Amino acid sequence: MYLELRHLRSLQAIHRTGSLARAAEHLHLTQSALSHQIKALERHFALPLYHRRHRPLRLTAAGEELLALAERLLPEVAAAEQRLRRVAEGDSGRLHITIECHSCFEWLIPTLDRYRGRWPEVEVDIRLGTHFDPLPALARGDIDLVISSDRVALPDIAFAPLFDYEAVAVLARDHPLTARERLGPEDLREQILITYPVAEERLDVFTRFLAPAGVRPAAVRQSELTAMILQLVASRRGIAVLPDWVVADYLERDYVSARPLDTAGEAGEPGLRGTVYAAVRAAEAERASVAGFIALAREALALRGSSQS
Amino acid sequence: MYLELRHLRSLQAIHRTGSLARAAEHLHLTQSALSHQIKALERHFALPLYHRRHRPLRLTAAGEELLALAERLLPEVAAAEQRLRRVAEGDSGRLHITIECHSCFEWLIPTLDRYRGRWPEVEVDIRLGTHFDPLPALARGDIDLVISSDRVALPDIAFAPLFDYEAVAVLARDHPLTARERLGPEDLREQILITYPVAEERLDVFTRFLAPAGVRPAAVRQSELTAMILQLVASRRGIAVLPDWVVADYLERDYVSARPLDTAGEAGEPGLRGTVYAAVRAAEAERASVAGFIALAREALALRGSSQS
DNA sequence: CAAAATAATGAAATAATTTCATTATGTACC
DNA sequence: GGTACATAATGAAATTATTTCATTATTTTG
Repeated sequence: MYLELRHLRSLQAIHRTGSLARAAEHLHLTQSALSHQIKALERHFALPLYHRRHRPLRLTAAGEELLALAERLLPEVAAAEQRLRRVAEGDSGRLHITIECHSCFEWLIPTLDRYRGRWPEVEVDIRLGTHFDPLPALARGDIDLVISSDRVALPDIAFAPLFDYEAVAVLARDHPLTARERLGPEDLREQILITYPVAEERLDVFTRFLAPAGVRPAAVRQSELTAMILQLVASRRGIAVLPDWVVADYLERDYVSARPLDTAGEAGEPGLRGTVYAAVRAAEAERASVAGFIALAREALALRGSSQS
Repeated sequence: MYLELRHLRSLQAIHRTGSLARAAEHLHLTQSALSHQIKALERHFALPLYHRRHRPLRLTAAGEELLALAERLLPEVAAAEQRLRRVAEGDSGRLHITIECHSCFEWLIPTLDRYRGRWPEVEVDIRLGTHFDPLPALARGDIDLVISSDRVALPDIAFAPLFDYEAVAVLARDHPLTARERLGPEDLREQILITYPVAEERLDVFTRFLAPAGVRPAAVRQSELTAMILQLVASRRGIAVLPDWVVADYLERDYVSARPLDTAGEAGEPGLRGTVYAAVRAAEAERASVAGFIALAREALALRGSSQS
């Protein structure tokens, strides 16, 4: 095991240029270095590769064999290096996405469609996993992009804000609480709260609204689908807390009512506001295929905002 | 231009063994060396090849690309090295033969037939060239074996004796000179000498028989074919000097007569004796395909000798 | 959370490649 | 045939690359 691509490149260059000296120039070497290299090769195989009493150097049968190998292999190597260069520039590769935000499908699917058109060489996929922690999985390379609203200080992970939202309480149209302009934690104590099937510590309504006030709702029901949650709300089986833009459509159709929350404990404007981020490995944040996805997502979200208002 | 087979072999070994440490063992390296090597590769391509927070090390998209290259290339390299090893051992390659001895076809053709059976991978060919000097051509690799009776002291050329012969004068059966038991140079002064179409300085009859005595025949005629020369002799158009074994058949059939020559000037037994050699490049003399040819030729010649006597 | 396994790191040692300066060899031209 | 030119080979020294050693950092596993 000794033969290296260097040797094949030399063989090929000597063949192309017809002489050691000219080949050496092409390879950015001295004639001496090439001569030594070829001799070392010959010593290794215990075979002459060139007929030495011939000027222009002529290959032996063994030399022909190696040259043929070079002609077969080197184009493949060059092609692979070319592909790698494209991966390095971020024009190809893989983009496996996980969303923590259950209601994000709405804009994600059309964004992915546009993305596939622009970067056809990137293998995109959505990895749905309620069963694993997305950020560690991102760090270790299981997935490449996480859409999430909790920003954790993690080394090597970069967070790009996608959009801001305000979580609002969603109520049946004739729910007594619609009488109030803004709901506080206490207002939920007697209520049934309907959430996505996610641990409570990962739901803002618990961590930032109820828990600080030491309130627990009367019961918690869970549902995977946004439409189902709203149906439950509309039929007075409970109330939900969802991002404003998720319920916008339903409000317009007068399917349900909504009221902002009163986060008295927090600084700044009242209301349970948050930001949805795209989290990526910092090392890859600059890559065209990654930054490109984020840009497309923002475009899609901006459009949504304008059509909504 | 930096990627080397070494890198591909490493990638493959890491993939096969599942860990740097075990791969390093396989490659007869330390774990540290492999780690450095991979890191240098990543630096070169400005790309991570492995997801580092993953313990059985897992390839990135770029790494997969390179591994695929390795899986494609390395078997080809191994096969080529295998073929080279066979060439080195002399089991394949090329054997281009030139004969200086015009009458050698007789045993050469059947010998080549047997040779092809034994070394089917060797490309054999007879290169007839009255137009080039065989020994320099041999030295420079244009041809691989020369059958010749003049042994020249040349570096890097080895001479293997094939058989001894005695050149005899061939005469028409009723030629007056048949009265003599042995012919001297003077006997040829009035004769027409028929030779192969070769320069006189390369014919023993001139250099070792006539020239030392300062004799020239009355005329010289040339013919390419042995049968033609003998026909001319038989029809009294001249006399020829040929190796004994060439004329043996014709003598047996009483087609012509023959008389030995009297080389009074030379030491040892009388008669214009000589040896036919196989000349090869010294570096290749030991190779099975070369030594094998010589052995087969000697066998063929030994058989001929025995059937003749 | 501790222990075990595995990989990364930096500096020093080793090995390899390359260069320089020169010699040797082959080719072409007279 | 010999001389000039082009080209390749050679050996020692310098440079560069690779490998190792000793150690630390990280991840996985029980």
